[in-house]
Amino acid sequence: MKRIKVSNNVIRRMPRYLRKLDELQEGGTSRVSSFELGQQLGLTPSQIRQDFSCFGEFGQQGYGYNVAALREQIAAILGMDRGFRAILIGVGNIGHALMDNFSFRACGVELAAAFDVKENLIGTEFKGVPILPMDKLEEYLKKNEVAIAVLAVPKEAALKVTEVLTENGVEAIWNFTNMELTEPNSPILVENVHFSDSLLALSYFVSERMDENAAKPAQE
Amino acid sequence: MKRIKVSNNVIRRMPRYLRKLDELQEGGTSRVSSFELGQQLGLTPSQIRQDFSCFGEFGQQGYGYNVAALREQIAAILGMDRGFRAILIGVGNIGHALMDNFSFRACGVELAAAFDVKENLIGTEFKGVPILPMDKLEEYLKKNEVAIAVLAVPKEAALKVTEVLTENGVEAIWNFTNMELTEPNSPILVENVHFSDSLLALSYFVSERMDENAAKPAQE
DNA sequence: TAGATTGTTAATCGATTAACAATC
DNA sequence: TAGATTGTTAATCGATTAACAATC
Repeated sequence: MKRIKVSNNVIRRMPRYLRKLDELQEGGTSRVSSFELGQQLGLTPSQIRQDFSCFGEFGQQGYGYNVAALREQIAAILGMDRGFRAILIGVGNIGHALMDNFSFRACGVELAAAFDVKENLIGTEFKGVPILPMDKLEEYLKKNEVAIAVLAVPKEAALKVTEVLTENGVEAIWNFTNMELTEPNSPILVENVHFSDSLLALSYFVSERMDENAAKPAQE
Repeated sequence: MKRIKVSNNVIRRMPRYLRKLDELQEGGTSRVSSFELGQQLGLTPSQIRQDFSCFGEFGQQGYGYNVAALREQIAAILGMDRGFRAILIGVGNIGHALMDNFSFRACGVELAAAFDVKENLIGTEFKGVPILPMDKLEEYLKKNEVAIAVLAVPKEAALKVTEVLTENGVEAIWNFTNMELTEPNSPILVENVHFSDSLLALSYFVSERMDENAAKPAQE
């Protein structure tokens, strides 16, 4: 697979392509052109072909793309076939919601264990995932190679846990705390899920539209 | 406030500015220059000044920006002072996690009610927010002006609920379901929170880095 | 005042779109 | 084969960065 430098914009579109291809496949579509895909995603055919060409040649002239084959290529690009092991730190509301509703498997990620401090949770398991005591985290990391740590602890605990994760070779943190974890010289990758940023952007768009409507003279 | 067309990139940076300013304010900093802000956020001073200039003139030559004043300006830009009313549809894991952990108030949004079908939840309230029966949703919307609906129902129910929301004048949906709700000609705004897109992007970056490290000859 | 830093205009850079030869 | 659609090169567009006069 080609590995040229790919812009962030392209990478953020790849999961969208994947979702659309999954949907097409479910609907029984086996073939799709960049034109059709563009229509369904609100993108130009040019952009779609440019995006794919960052990684290789997945189509066929005069035919388009085979949905199943393209889907597998994109899955591979995103690392879904690498069997990354993840652990969840913090089985509070969000942590529990992720364990219950979110399919790590569908992203090609194996959720191997969860950690918490709450006595009543420790030793139990949920959907086959054991909940271990927080003070066994370091030991666990030394014994098991963990690619991704899902951080869903209270704000106060976030920095301490981040340190343990960083020191024990975890590659990346999927961060559900509201803390900014990114240290200037830290080697650990961080992907933030900032709910408030998302809601505030929406709030902006609502405000903007209301202002526009207010500015217009009343119709009819 | 100026309302020229502002690019999506700029809008997505505004909540980050807000968070950083809150942090500075908590730390007792009352004044900040675009240079300092840039350093802390990994942006150029130019970009920061350009971003702000989309909305007005908030600084002072030779001084910089007053942290508290700038914070308020940005809050206003994002619509945080408009008192938007929100309702939550679906008090499952994610819905419950949002009610418990997420501060709508901090985003200037009032969570006025929640809706669910589960008999044991209906009639109760959580942190002062009443949980009402789903079949009273339409009636509620006709009586109360709702700006934002937080959609956290199971996939199967998403489209039906979206229809009710759209028909009853809700401005926007904050979408936690994995469904793509955006109809081509729908007047309702949709902001998607796609956990899987976020995790897959992270998975890409981890893969990329592993490939890079594997390509390098072993050091030492 | 002199120094600092803004707001804004101009220059650069990168991303998107268009065009088209290659080819299934 | 003729028609369709890719992959890629060139053109355009928009976003970021640099520069600087204005001014606190």
